[in-house]
Amino acid sequence: MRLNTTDLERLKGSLKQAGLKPTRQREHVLSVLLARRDHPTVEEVWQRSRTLSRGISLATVYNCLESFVESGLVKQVNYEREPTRYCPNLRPHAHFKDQETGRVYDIDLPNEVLIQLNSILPEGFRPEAIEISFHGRTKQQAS
Amino acid sequence: MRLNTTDLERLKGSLKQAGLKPTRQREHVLSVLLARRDHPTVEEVWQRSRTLSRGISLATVYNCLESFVESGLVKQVNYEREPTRYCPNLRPHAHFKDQETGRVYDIDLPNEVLIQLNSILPEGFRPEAIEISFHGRTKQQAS
DNA sequence: TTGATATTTAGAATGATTCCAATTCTTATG
DNA sequence: CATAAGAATTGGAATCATTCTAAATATCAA
Ligand SMILES: [Mn+2]
Ligand SMILES: [Mn+2]
Ligand SMILES: [Zn+2]
Ligand SMILES: [Zn+2]
Repeated sequence: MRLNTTDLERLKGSLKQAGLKPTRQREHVLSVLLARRDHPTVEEVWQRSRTLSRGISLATVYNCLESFVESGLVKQVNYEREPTRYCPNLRPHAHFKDQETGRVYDIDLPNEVLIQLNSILPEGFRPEAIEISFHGRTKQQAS
Repeated sequence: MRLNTTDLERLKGSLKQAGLKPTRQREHVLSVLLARRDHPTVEEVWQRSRTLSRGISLATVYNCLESFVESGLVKQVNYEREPTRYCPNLRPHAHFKDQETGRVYDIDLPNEVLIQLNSILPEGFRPEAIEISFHGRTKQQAS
């Protein structure tokens, strides 16, 4: 859970590269996201950040995550109108939500699938993003 | 916008078949959804229902739409955390949201695409539903 | 027709998120 | 290193889609 100096520097690099000032809170929130890639909600990120020495406010967790999304460091994941979840996986991927455990898994998207998906759009439709969400059950704790 | 007797009877049939009592309000809300398949929000369905003689409450619009969803007559469509939209198209289809106009279009899903999508899931993942949402721009008013 | 059950309704409550204004940081500059 | 301007953090208030409540109405099988 604690970052070594190398990881911390790399993380600061990510923030700077994204045009964000590397504050103590941002470093911590980002490290929380990278530590367990289980698509936590804001509330969950906040809980996991309580270990931070002087604490962190819920508003700041919202602000950090928002700035990460704007700068492309993380993506939001929504299921219906449940609290938004956050995902640091930048590869093209879909999500699968196990409706029994509530866990959300990453599903890698092969390029051929993306191509086939774009091919179903009528003439003149220019997609900028696509979101693919499964939900169902899973027999094993894969991925 | 007004239903003829034949349509009304068919609509009552749908409700009864779904195990729902065919009330004046449900008939009206469903007819509103079927009249313009443009994925209206609750608020929009409510506006379009003001023509109903004795009016209809917002709570009832929520209730009607919820009962339609539960009985499988309509589907919900969510984009981020915007107000939920409602769709009476029961064929397998994706959605495309034009970010300039806000309009949401239906995109038919060929069976081969569904099959390919299921094939990307790891062993043991049993999907019960899949949601596919594009957003971007569109050059023409197709669909 | 009538009673049991379901639906409708206005308004209150909820809860995730956003907004606000005051305080504290960060960092460029001298 | 000191300073100042802009950026980030913060607690609490505000927003707003949605859900809940409990009282009034409507539906329908018997
Ligand atoms: Mn977007
Ligand atoms: Mn579902
Ligand atoms: Zn993910
Ligand atoms: Zn649709």
